[in-house]
Amino acid sequence: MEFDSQEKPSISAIGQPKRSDLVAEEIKRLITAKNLLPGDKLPPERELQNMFDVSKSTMREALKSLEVQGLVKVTTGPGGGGTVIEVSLDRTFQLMQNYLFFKEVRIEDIYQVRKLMEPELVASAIPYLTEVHFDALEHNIQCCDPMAEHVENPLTQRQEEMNFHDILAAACPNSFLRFSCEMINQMIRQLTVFDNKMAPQEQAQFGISNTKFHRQILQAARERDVERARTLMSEHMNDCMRSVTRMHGKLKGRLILDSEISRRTVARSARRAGVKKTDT
Amino acid sequence: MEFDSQEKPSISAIGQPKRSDLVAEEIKRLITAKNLLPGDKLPPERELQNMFDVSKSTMREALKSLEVQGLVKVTTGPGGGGTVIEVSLDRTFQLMQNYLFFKEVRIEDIYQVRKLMEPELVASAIPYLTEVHFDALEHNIQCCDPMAEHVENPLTQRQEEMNFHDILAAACPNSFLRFSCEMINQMIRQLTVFDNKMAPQEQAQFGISNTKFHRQILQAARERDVERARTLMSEHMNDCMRSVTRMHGKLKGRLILDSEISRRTVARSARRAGVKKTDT
DNA sequence: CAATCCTATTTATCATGATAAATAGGATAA
DNA sequence: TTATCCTATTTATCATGATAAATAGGATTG
Repeated sequence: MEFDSQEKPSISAIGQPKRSDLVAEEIKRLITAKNLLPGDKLPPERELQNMFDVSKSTMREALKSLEVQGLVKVTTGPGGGGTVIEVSLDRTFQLMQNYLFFKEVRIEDIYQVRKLMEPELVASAIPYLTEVHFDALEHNIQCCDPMAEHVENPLTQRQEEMNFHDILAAACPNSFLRFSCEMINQMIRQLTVFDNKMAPQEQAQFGISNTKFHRQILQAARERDVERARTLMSEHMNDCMRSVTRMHGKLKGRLILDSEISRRTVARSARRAGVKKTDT
Repeated sequence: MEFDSQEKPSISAIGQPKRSDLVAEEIKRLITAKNLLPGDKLPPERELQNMFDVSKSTMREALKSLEVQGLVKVTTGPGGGGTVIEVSLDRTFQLMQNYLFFKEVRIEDIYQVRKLMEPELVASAIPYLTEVHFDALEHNIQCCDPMAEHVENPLTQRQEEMNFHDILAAACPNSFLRFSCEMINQMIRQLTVFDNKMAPQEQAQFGISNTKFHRQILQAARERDVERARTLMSEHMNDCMRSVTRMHGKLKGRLILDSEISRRTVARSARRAGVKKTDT
């Protein structure tokens, strides 16, 4: 049995990639090579099996991989099978949360970054704001106004306030800055739900202050006064940070589950108001 | 057959989640509920099948999902099966790239954000820099110095220069700021490889300028002069942006494949120098 | 003791096929 | 025409089992 040395165990000992992963990669290559766009269909399962010469189960795992990555949606029925879809922000957020799950992220940490981004965001968004945006912002402010009689759940109000920032983000021409801010907004929304330790009175105070800032920012935006908007946003962030630090919220501690992602009313309400992303 | 109305098609017509996804979620809940840490093992496949009362294939797809999300590693052999692992930065980066694949991200867009973050990063890192960091930074500068005789491939040099910033990031106590900067560094590294349209002469000029800035920043860091470091970094970023804008790099256009992620020599070289992350 | 071999465990992949469920599109009925 | 039903297509899930490959740990050997 000295022939054993003929084998190739040490070569693959580095840990060879799985067939299903290789196939998933191949399909990714196909997507880029054939320039498939969201909505375009992949061949049906059976064909893919033949195409890559793998068994049904391996093919299914490959498709599962693409599905989990948010790149492909699989449907049943005639004309079913894999369809290329645009990776959603929510899915990306969720996957990022998986990473941050193992880190110690405090709300102050997020705000240290947010303080840098939001002023820049509003500054770059202002030239692209239209009446539609102004209406949406105006409407949002009225929804959030704690002075109005419809005093809702303060947590709902906090959530709604974030929409103000998402509406602004939607108008930002820099897709990466927009993405970063949207991500942060979503994180804060999450924290607001799960880790809010504010006293009711503080909540009210916080709401009043936010509304005031939002009004001023909207005013500056209407006047296309970029620098004033930037300054106001900066103050707004500092103010938020002061209030919010008292929550001592930490993101750490739980994985975000798929079923919870629907919590995101933000983008929807902005879209309802007819707000479209400003794309370059 | 009027009993058909008894069925529940419209309820599930919203699109019911797949069994494998539900199982994957359940396992996530298990991980949080039982507070499983990286290294802890899941029960073997067979047991999981029984535990959730699903077939082998469904269970495999569930595990695949967790594997793709980077939360679980599956090994063969005795004591094999699923192991909880900490989601890696690379995996997260890759998943984020999937999102940005469908956006139009220009290198200028990234720099608009980077300009905000890096000065803050170096400022917050400085109090936590140790001799180990200084050595690593020093070593990195020498590696990159285009004045030295070992004139390497300019692209390799660009890549190596990014390590300077990763070393700084490693010392930042704010895990979210660190994460954001590491992400940006990785994106730039990627762009440097795939979209570099700089003339050799420009490359050289760029290298000299970078080295100069890095030296000055290191000097300021050694002297714990936070504000000077911040200013220098800001200038450095502006300088980079000017040079780099000429590349007209766009991130859009290709999905990042798993097999390409190994390109990340950065963290490794920092780790080699004994640099550990500054955790809160 | 150290190096090597053996073996039991466990996943990876393949093969095959059956039933259930979703659905697009055509056929049919009001 | 419109609403309903039917059917063929295609995935979802289950069931079962076989072979291959990796490997931890014990047994054997030098």
